[in-house]
Amino acid sequence: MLPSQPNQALVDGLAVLQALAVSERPTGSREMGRMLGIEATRVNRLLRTLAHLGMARQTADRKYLPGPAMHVLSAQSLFGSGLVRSAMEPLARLNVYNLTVAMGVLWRDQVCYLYHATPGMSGADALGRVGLYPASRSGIGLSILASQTDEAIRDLYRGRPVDGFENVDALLVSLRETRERGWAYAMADEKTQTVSLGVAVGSPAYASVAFSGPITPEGTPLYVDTLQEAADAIERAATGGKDLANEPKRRRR
Amino acid sequence: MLPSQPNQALVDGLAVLQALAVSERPTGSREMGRMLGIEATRVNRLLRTLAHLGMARQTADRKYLPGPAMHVLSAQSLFGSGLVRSAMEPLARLNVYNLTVAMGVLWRDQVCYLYHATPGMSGADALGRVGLYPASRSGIGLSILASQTDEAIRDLYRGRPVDGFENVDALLVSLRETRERGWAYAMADEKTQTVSLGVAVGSPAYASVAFSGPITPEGTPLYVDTLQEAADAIERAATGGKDLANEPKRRRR
DNA sequence: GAAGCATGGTGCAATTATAGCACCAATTTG
DNA sequence: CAAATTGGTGCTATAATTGCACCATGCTTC
Repeated sequence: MLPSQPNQALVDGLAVLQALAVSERPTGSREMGRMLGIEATRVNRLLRTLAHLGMARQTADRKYLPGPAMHVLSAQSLFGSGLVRSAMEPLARLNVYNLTVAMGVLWRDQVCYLYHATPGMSGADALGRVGLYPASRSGIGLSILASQTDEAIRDLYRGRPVDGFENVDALLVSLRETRERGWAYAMADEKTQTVSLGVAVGSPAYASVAFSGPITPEGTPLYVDTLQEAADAIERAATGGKDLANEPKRRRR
Repeated sequence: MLPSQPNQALVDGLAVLQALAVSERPTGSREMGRMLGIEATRVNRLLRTLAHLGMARQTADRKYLPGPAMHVLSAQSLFGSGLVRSAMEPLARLNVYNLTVAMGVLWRDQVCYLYHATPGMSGADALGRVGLYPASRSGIGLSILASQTDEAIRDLYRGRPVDGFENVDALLVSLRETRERGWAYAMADEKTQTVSLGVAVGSPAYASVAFSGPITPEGTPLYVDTLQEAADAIERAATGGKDLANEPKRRRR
């Protein structure tokens, strides 16, 4: 996974881009440098490069904002790329159980929803209902986390609490069960007894589909089967029929 | 606009990222290198770096696809960032004239829609109806192009036809009028007499809002005023009250 | 199935682009 | 009006990148 010669400039540049994307207000180089732990001159040059590409633009006081090219990239990536496009149809077919249907990806220790349809909601409406949710409390999150190694999980949560679990070890136990079972179970809300069932898309997982609502143990097998079919359909459509290998064979000398 | 020390790695990396975003099927390093005119080894390392960041992922035959981090970035940028969020409310208020309401940004010589509401369509539905349209045939496109220099326009269209115009010079004449008038007029469809009126957001323009439909000369002033108000409102909300200067003063030694 | 070709990936040494200090010019704060 | 902070740039040591040559694998074509 780690490249032989990673391009640090690109790594930092994308970190700046991401920081820019989530910034609420115009941000200056030095401020962003402090946020990201990168030297200010470097940040300034990266920001200026991004501005030149249209990925950022500048206010009158020379601070930076996301630029038009960023919106183009986003729109193209989100709606033009395979995942969302090929997921729409399988996801729409899940809208038959009076449950919430969701698809999301993992971002750090959070789930980022790409599709989130409450019962009866149309597919078009379900797009763009974006939000972040702690991965450890979500069927989507747990099912994606389960495809990672214990070491990666420990790294991810090192130094911070695991929402919904006592500690990382408790999460790892749950992930081991998830791995064996092939699908994830999360109690999303104790009070309303809202349960979330997640099935990963792809292997290693890069996304996940889930039902959530007042799910009983009796209904679970049917729901899981349905989710699994949808996950397979999405994976097939998104990769153009070419499945991912479980572990792409590394080629080393 | 051109940085003193532009970061070429970031420029190429984002070119690769963009190419990846619009790729229909899994793409290999060499193929992408040929497409972008970048040496294959370099592309391979950029792709591997992107894969390490989760921006790309690999199929079993080691070709590359957009990765989960890309969808996160897109979702955050598109819905989390200022532009779309602050535009939703002003755009929804434009839905009173039985005309199509749109907002878009310029991408190369095309308009990329971020919002596209046919008469009566709800704001939520209007998001994500993304498509590309020749900039020279659209009120949005013309109004954004008008904020660029003649030289930039010539560069943009060098060696390719200008949709809807005889040649670049004819377009430049039209853009000069647009500049003086402060808003753009485009005959989007001769047969149905569909007209598109566009008003730029920001200065220099980074987006534009437009009405389109069977617009008569009598109605035009009212529509233009309404668009201008919306554009101002979006600009104010997106920049957090801090307006962009018409020309950010360059500071050179 | 051998031969040819194309592909993803890596090692290595030359070199080139970058890092960051010191500094400038604005702008804001006290 | 001084002090502090910020965006931005020049300059050079230096560290990161480039791209050739090459390997291993997979896919056609004989």
